Amino acid sequence: MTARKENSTYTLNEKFITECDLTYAANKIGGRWKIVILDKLGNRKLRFGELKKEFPYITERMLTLQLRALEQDELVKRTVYAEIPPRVEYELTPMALEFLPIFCQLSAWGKKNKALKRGDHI
Amino acid sequence: MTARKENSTYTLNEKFITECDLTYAANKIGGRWKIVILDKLGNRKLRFGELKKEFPYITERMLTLQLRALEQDELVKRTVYAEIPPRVEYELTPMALEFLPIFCQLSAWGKKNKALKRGDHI
DNA sequence: GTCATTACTTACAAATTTGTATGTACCATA
DNA sequence: TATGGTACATACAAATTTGTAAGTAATGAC
Repeated sequence: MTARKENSTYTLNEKFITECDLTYAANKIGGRWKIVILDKLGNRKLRFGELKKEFPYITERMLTLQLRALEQDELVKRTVYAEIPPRVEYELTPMALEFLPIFCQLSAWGKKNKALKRGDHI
Repeated sequence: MTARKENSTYTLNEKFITECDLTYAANKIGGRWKIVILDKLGNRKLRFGELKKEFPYITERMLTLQLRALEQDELVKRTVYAEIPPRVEYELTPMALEFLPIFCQLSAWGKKNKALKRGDHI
C-alpha cells in the first residue's frame, strides 16, 4: 500500500476499471489463485493447511497473501481458534457465495472449449 | 515467448491452472483489458480506433497486445481491409460469444456489491 | 513537398505479481 | 534439551504485466 503516482496512466486506468461493474467484479477474483481458492471453499470450511494441500505447488506466502486479500474484500471469513498448534478456518461470505454459479458457468465454458482445442490438432 | 525454466514453481502452477476448467476459462479473460474488450465487442464489430476511444487511457500498445492475444486464443477475429489509411475490424468469435452471458452475471454481481460497499460507510 | 490519417511496431522502463529462503511463536512429547 | 506441528511473517529476487516515447508505411489533400 505504498503511495503511487496519482494520475499516472496506470492509476487512471485502474480507476476506470474499478468504476465499471464488470471489471470491478473481475478484479475481485483476478490473479492466479483467488478464483480457485474461492471455488475450493465453495462447499466447506477449510483450514489453512487443508487449502494448501489442494494446490500442490502453491507457496505458503502466496496462499497467505491471497487469503488476506480475499478477507479484505469480504469474500472470505477467517476464524482463528486459540489452540496450540494454531488452527485457522476459512469460509466464504454470502457475497462470495453469489460467485459460485458464475464459476460453474466459467468452468463449463472451460471444459467445452478446452476439449475443442484438443480436437484442433488431430 | 522466450524460454522459461521448466519445472520452476511458476511453471508448475501455471500448468496446474491450465488443466483446471475453471482457471483455463478465467485465464482467457484475465488481465486488465481482455474482459472489457470482449464485452465492448459483444454487440458489434469495431475498428481499432473505435475500440481505443472506448477506453480513455488505454495505450495503443496495450490495445494491440490484448487484441493479438485474443486473436491467438480464437476469441476475436481480425479483418484487415486493404485501404489507405488502413482499416481493421475486430469482432467476437462464436467461442467468445458464449462468454457474454457470464459477463452479464459478473456485471450484475459487481453492480450489486459495489453498491453495498458504498453503503458501508454511511 | 508537407501534413494528416490509421493501425500499428519497437526499444526501453516502471510497476505489479509471484516465488525463494529462512525465521517465529506456542506448547506437547520424547 | 531437542523435535514436531501449525500458521504464518519477512527480506529478497525473479518473472510478468503495463506504460512511455518515438517511429513506420501508404496515400490523398493541401
